[in-house]
Amino acid sequence: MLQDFPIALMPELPEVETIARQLCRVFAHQKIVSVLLRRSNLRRPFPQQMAERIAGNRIDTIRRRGKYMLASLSSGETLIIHLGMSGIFRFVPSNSDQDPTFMCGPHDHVVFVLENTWQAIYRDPRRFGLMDLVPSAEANSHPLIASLGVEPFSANFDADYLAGALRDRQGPIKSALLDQRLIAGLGNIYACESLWRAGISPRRRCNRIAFHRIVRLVDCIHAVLREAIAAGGSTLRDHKLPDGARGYFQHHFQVYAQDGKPCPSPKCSGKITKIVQSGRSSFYCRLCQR
DNA sequence: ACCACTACCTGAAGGC
DNA sequence: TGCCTTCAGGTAGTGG
Repeated sequence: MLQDFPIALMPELPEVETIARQLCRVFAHQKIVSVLLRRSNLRRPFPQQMAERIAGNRIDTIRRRGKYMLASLSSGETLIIHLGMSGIFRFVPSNSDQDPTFMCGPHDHVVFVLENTWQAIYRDPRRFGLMDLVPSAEANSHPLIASLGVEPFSANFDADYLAGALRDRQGPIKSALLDQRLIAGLGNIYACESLWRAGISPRRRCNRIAFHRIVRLVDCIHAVLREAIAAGGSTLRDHKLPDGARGYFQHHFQVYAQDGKPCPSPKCSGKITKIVQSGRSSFYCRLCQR
């Protein structure tokens, strides 16, 4: 049972979007009967008093902002959730006769017991995830949220915006794409994939990219994210129950973690190379990414 | 202001 | 078989 749900995933925008939709399906308009904490902190403190403020409320909506999920509660407060590296929710049937933590493993930190016979268990082995509870009116000004840059699918994210953001930066484009203050939601995987599609080297200095290539990059970021969300969405449609048992996000990455393999571009004879930038792996083709 | 590096954390994978 | 090292990565903090 425990091995039936995905453990390893790296939640970037498409994954968080998919999980938010999935959570919304199960949580929406359900009363949260109780919240059980199995430890008092994730990346940040998760005090018992916060669990008690969540319990007894309905979740009205769950929206995504960058890699964060914002669940608005009927109490007028909003639960901010970040999945970090390894955060995942799974749903198990709730049995009122037994201890709600019966199904929990060693890294299952938070259990949301719902009115509708399900419980949502938050698991996060590496504990890079976090949750915080704030008045809904203050959610957008929460320090974690307020510092986020534009949403990739908002009208504000276009070539003019990106060109303006890159103009004053000397560092490599790859690091800029990971900067959540510029664009909210891109992570290492989709940054690599977007740059490959756009034919731009991850090492290229931000202020040395011609405008027409920035136009292309914006298009590629849109396409990569849209396809990834569609892949997650199709997984969602296959689910009869939101138990997470089916494979998640089975993407075929073109470059991410493909070092040593031939460049997938039919016109290119290069191979995928791995380099380290700002302490993070980048995968790219030296021949067709310039 | 910008940029790079490191700590945080644990499981998986590879080396010997 | 088993121990050890390395690596993965989002974010915050530090120091150049």
